[in-house]
Amino acid sequence: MAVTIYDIAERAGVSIATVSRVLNNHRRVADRTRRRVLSIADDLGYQPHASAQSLARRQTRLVSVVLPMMTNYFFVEVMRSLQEYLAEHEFDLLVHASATLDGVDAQLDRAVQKGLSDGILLFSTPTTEARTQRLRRCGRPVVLVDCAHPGFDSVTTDNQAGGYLATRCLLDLGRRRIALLMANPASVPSKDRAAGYRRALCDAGLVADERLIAVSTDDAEHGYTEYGGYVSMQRLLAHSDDRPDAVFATSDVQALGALRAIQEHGLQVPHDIALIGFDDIQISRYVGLTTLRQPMAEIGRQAAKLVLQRIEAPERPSSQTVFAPRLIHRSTTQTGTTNGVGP
Amino acid sequence: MAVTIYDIAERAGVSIATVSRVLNNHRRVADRTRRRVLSIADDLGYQPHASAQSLARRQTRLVSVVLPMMTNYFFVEVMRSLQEYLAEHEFDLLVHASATLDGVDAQLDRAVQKGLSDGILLFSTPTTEARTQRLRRCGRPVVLVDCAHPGFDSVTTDNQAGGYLATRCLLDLGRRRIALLMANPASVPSKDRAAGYRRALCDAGLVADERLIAVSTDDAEHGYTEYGGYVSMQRLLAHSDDRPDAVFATSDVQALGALRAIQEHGLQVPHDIALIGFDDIQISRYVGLTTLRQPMAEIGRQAAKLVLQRIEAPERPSSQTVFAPRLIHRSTTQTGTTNGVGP
DNA sequence: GTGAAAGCGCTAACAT
DNA sequence: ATGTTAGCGCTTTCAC
Repeated sequence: MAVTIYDIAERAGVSIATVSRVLNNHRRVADRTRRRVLSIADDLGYQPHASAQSLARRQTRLVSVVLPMMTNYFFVEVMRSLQEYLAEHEFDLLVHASATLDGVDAQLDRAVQKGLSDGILLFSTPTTEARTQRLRRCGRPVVLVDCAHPGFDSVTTDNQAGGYLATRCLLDLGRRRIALLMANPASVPSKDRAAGYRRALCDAGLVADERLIAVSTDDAEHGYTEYGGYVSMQRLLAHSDDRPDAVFATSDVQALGALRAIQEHGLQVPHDIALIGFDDIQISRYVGLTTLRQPMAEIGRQAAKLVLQRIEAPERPSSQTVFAPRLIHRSTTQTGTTNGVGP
Repeated sequence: MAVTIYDIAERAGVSIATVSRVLNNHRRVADRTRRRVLSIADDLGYQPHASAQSLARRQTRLVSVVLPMMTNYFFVEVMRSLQEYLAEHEFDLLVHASATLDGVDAQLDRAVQKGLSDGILLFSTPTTEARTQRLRRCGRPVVLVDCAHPGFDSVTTDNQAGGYLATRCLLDLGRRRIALLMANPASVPSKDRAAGYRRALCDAGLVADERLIAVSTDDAEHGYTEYGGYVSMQRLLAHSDDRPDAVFATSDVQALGALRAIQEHGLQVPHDIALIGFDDIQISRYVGLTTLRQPMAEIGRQAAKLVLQRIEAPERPSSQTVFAPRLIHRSTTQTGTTNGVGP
């Protein structure tokens, strides 16, 4: 069996209570005793038993993140900074990923298990009544990331503003037939970005042409896929008489698919069709894709900060953090720029 | 306080032992009792307390993965399939990532904490004596992924074979001045891939020209970076009199950087310089990069299977699983192929 | 400053 | 078939 505080107590000739006090840095321990206990613990290679500590302290120092589609640069990058912040504060990260949206509920079920983690980070999942009920009932701090719901902490990007900026940029280029490539209808970020698109058109005195709006038919990853964008774009290019002169895709991967379709049609980007994506994933820099960058590191950090705060003080009023996306100009909107040298 | 088996026991008029038996599906419980307990548990919305169960059962049903650089498509993809397999078996995944190699040891320290997880997956980390000592001493199942050490289970790709195939392919293209872009010297996979490169040259009756071998000067991500590849390639292209006619990079990201450098020099790929990477990350398909695909899903699945097996039967002899990489031909080695339509 | 003892919520002998 | 009881390894009153 591994070494416990009983072993240390015995060797040091003190009670386990004293050992525990020393190990937890309580004041009111004789300096001499403290040193002896510490030295013995070190000799024995003592390690506290995580489960036992969790049970006694009623906290696990674990945080769960529940997310659909793990294979997504945006999520990975957010998780990276998240975990970094958590580690700095001696918390560990539990990952419950799934491939489908139904899968999310299964993963959520696991994550809300009593005594497993101290807080939950739910990524990019439509906040249905059923889900929020379950989140509330689990009685633990919850922070929503890339989605929102009143009464929960959340950290998001201003998707509507992003959609607006993208469309505005294309309008400034003189484009008037601006297509919109949306993800699945269920995806909230996609809808918000679309709303920004419509608003920008409206502000410019234009009205959205519904024939220029395509919804991803790919069920995988909520429609945020290369293939989804490819198919959507092909559909838009089918009637060569009234094709778009610009495209705003609600994600970079979709934009990449659109780019492929455009090139296959022998059209030039940005000359014939200008293109803007959303996210600023790694590939985009190489491809030279103009896009709206989401501040992923900040999002992760803020989300982590919020759960930890709420674990400390559960009753704080909930807060919504909204980050502004930033337009990154690259070669799919301006000529004369080489790929791969953008910011 | 949350509902415990005591609450259920009281309501059902039985002892906690019986409740526990029912909940754990022990036979030898009256069907009537079983149903009553189950129904009450359901009414009360009972959830077992994870920490308490872990302490009593001496197992957490958690598996730790320790990895350098989380932001890496290869790792993420492996983790995805890993976590999928674990979830199927009711295990959860703890992620201990770090940015630097020193960071790995810190994360390892956390992961080996007693009573935290039932097994450890160590990714892509040089197996120094100090590390293997610590892994052994933690007395828990350990599986090495993308690295190996006798006495531990491991699952890897045959890197040397990959390097051989890549170089062989370039030789078959008629290239003779084949450059090699390595990652940091400390990276074992990179060295193994380089060994395959040398062997292929040797088998072809050629001898490696050391001036055509560049080592990544980028410390980040063990040198597996776009920038590292870019700088290495620039160095090789500096003397235009004896420049290479082909390049094998030990990773796709490095190859991407090399591609950028080549293009900036006004050279044509593959006409002037053919290029092969390693990994087959997502971008590669879009860019049309020829590469050696690692079977990431299989790697993750196998690694997960191995830990779980060893958690069940700790004394099984250790095994090494080696997957063969597969050469994916795309446009950086053959003309007439459009980007983005490769396999 | 230190010790005794009562949990934390659950499992698993051992009884009956 | 069910109950009693002793842990699992630690924290934390409450005494002294």
